[in-house]
Amino acid sequence: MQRRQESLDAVKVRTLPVQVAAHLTRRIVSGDISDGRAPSELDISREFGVSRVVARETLKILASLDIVDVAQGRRVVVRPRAEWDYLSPLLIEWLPAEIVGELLQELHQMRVLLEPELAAMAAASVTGETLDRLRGELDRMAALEADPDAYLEVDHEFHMEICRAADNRILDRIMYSARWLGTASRRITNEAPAGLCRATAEHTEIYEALVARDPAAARAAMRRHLSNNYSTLIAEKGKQTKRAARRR
Amino acid sequence: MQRRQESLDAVKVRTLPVQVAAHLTRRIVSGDISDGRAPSELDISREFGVSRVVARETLKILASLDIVDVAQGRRVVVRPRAEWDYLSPLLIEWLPAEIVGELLQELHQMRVLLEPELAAMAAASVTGETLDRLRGELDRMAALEADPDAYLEVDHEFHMEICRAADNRILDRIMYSARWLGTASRRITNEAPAGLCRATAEHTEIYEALVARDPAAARAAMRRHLSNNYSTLIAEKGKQTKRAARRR
DNA sequence: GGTGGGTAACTTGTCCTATAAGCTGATGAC
DNA sequence: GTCATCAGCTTATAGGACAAGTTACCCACC
Repeated sequence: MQRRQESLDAVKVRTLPVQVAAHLTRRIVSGDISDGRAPSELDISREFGVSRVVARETLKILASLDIVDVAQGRRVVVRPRAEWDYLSPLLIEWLPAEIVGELLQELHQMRVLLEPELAAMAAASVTGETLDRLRGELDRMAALEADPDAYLEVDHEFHMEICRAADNRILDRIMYSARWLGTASRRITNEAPAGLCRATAEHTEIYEALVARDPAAARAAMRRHLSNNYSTLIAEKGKQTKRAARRR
Repeated sequence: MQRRQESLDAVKVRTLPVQVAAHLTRRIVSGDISDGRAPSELDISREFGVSRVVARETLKILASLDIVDVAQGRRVVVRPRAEWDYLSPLLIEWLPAEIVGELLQELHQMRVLLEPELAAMAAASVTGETLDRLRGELDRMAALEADPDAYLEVDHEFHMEICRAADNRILDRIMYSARWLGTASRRITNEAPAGLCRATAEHTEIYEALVARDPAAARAAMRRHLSNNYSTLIAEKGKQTKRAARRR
């Protein structure tokens, strides 16, 4: 499941309402639109030169992300940022790199809590079919180490496959909503993520623990993998910061 | 944060697109609408006697819940149920009781993984203000044991307060999306949840561990609380099933 | 007979113009 | 000072039109 072509979506031109929503969100984040003074349908329509239908759908999108509150008769109001839907890849895409960096760390914290247990649960009940698919993804990753974007996509699929084996729609959905991780970390580190080779080795360890149906080993392997992932991210961020500092 | 009046929302008449989306979702779940044969905007407009604007927003809602895929020029297609957004309270509300029952168990599993750690994190960094609010919620819960609906709302607020203390927007959002738990469990057990008195005692234990800033104790207290919660839910479900069986 | 291009039919995307329904705040009567 | 009323804003819904994209069929050509 969860196999939408994110790569295609990234290329495809978004619809007008999405573009306008992105623009407005950025303005809200930058402080350009003051709290509680969001534009109405007509305002949006006039300002962006779009029809009222488009303005309307724009507000619907912003409302669905809990960025604004919309109700008949009342003015649109901007909601506190703490309440926005940070699980939505759409919103993440519109946020500035610094906030995405923070969110990446918080996302990592969430994964550390969930994924080792998911791996353990999967080890207890994994099927041969799942193991076959995981094997295939391992091979594909090994072949894709030169293409980080494609690699990260298979990487995510590998983790999702394990999550699916735990047979829990809530957890599945949570992990699925973390699919912006790859794109976001590339946006932060701004270069090919290091250590893809090491990652493949770690994935293999997890896979072998699953083959052995050893929950404790799976949990430990996943924990190691996440911990290394995080160190790499932090290191990359550090390098980037240093480079930015040197440029100054 | 996350303080919308869910109780009011439940009373308020939903907009036309939401009503139509609920209807269509139920028909998809019941198998009335076969896979890959979802109605188009015009179909919806004709069948329900609504304008195309409403039909359009209906499809937008279904698409945002990952129930269908919508794209220009292509027919609307129903997505596999495993990919639907089960974190959305809206979708939960439209699903039949049996599926909600399953989801409740899966939600519980998620909470067991996250909440004890959240409590431990909170114990390490909790502020006096948060403790004051928790104290207030404890008092309110004690006073509301006769009104399960109001009680469950404060209950959720108590858990959210602890989650907030962990200062992680991703985890906060995940726990927030579990806000349908109260309503759903009432729908399943179909009566006043038992053991509200015991729940208050358990909440107090958690609170005291936070006051003592003792992560291990907080984790243990939360774990106990969740475990008891679950037993109650299962017991209630059992009673209900038995009653249904007796009626036959 | 198979291949290819082209077109017709259907879909969603966007625009325009109305009207209904709901909220807010100011005005004015009491 | 209090409360009802209403004007002026907002969103909700309706209907009709055209643009743009996709699919599938059909026909000409090889």
